[in-house]
Amino acid sequence: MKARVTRDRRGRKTAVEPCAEPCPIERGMRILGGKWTGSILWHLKDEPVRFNDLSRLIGGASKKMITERLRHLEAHELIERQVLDTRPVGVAYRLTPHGRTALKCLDELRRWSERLEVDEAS
Amino acid sequence: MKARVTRDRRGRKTAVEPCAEPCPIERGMRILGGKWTGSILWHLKDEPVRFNDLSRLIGGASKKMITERLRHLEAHELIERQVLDTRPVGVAYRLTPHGRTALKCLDELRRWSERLEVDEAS
DNA sequence: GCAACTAGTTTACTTTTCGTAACCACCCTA
DNA sequence: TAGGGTGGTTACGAAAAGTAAACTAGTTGC
Repeated sequence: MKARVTRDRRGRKTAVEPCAEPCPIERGMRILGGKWTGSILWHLKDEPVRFNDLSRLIGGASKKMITERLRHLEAHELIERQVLDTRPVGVAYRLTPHGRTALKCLDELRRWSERLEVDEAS
Repeated sequence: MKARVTRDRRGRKTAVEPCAEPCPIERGMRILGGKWTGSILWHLKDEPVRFNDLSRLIGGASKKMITERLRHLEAHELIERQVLDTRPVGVAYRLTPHGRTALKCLDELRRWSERLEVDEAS
């Protein structure tokens, strides 16, 4: 990002290379930043999780939200939907290799966030 | 996070330690995840920036949004507002030490996001 | 047959967010 | 005295996001 502010020949201020719309941080946030989105991704980090289990684990998010976020993550190829050969039929969601690359920033965020509470407590 | 799903003595499924409302990732997102929020923070990483300059740099965000986000970040003590002794009076915003700790996750997010484009281009 | 499971979808709302555009008050320079 | 600068505030409204709760449709065990 070389964005900066300069003056043109008439002495008027203008931005050089402004963040045209979404700079990388903004774009990233729009993928991972929706409500519950990061949380869902994080719950899949160790193993595939079933729809209803996700729903139970993430107290506060409605099934509708879970569905919506899963579709969103699927669209971005961060997770995969797999139908299980069980009766009754089950569905599990798991990270794709690509989705796994997002865990690093989520983990960084988790650490940052957890340190907040410790600091506040003291 | 030890959240998991088990069965109780009647065989009914229940979540153990579900993410009661906001797990750390969720909480972090609610601080840094608003539209333009991360972007603004990132623009302050090298030096204090003035209000109107921020507004110019972040094309697409209105002054109203900039104000709103700045107040939000200030409330969380991630940035500081300082009135400059200039005529006409100026105002600059700068990171607090605490705000500086958030740069790490933002940088991680930026990297992740930038790699996306490279991958997509190929 | 009843209850609980599977994975969702649908409805009907409320709330929040975001954007536009105008406006304020004051300062400085040409 | 006009135009540009400073740093915002305000009102209005559209659109998006989020919620709870009911409902589908099929399966399984008691």
